[in-house]
Amino acid sequence: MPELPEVEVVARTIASEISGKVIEEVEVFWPKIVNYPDDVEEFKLNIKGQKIGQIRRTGKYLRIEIGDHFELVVHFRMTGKFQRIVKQDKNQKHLHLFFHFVQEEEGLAYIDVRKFGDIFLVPKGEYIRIKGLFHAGVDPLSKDFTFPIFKELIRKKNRHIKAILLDQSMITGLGNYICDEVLWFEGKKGVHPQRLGSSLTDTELKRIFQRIHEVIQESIRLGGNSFRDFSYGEGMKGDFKKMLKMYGRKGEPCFNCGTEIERIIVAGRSTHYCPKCQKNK
DNA sequence: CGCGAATCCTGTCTGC
DNA sequence: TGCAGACAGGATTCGC
Repeated sequence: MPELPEVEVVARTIASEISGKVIEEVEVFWPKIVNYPDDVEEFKLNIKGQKIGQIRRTGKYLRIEIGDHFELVVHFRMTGKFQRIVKQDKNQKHLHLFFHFVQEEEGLAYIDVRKFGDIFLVPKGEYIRIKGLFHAGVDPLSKDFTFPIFKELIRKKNRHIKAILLDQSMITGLGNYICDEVLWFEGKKGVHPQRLGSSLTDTELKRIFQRIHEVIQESIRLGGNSFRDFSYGEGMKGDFKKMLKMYGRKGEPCFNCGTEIERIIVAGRSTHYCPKCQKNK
């Protein structure tokens, strides 16, 4: 599931690969992926013949400049990804959009097994139609993500810390695996995912804040190493999996104390924690 | 304000 | 072995 680091890797990768290319046309095979505009023909028409500009990321959203006036905004949700494929492979499974480039055999494919992804074409910088982006909180890689702001956000909430971290209108980009990872600290007592934000100490908040940076940087580094076979938006393989200390390790020993990791549901999401290191006081 | 449930999808896992 | 049903999961919407 693409979270901030995966989308960041995709942004960096396709920036070097498709920036400056001219889109001859875009084919849409599953119109529901196109969230805005409502009219898919309008979507196609506004993209046709346009040049790809800068590629950026906000939270889990990928933003691609299209010509002088538009921006293509992509959210991969669970299983969405971009892949460079040649026109001949267009009939492959789960392909929902295909961008043709002028005088090139290889295009850009949007592939999404579960079809949860969303693609928007909006006037540059106008995000009112994209609720999650319009209401996006602070991005962990922006200079606005400081400890005082983080502390303020968490402390004023009487909600489970995991629910706060997952709330994209507070901090944007953290998903399920990152949240489980940042509440566990190497060699120290961690934070139970159901602790209330208002109950956390300065020390605990500082450690979570630091872990957010650590986990994101490490994920980007590993994602950056593994996009060779070009599965944009997929980071759950190889070295990446070895990095995970908690996520998906139900019943396996905690790396601090050897206690079996438990799996519970918090904020409606599967949540992994160590019952000994991360006590719910 | 905050929580739980339903929604959208399909590959994979579980149980008989 | 094969099939049916349960399940996962990001974000939004709705009801309490």
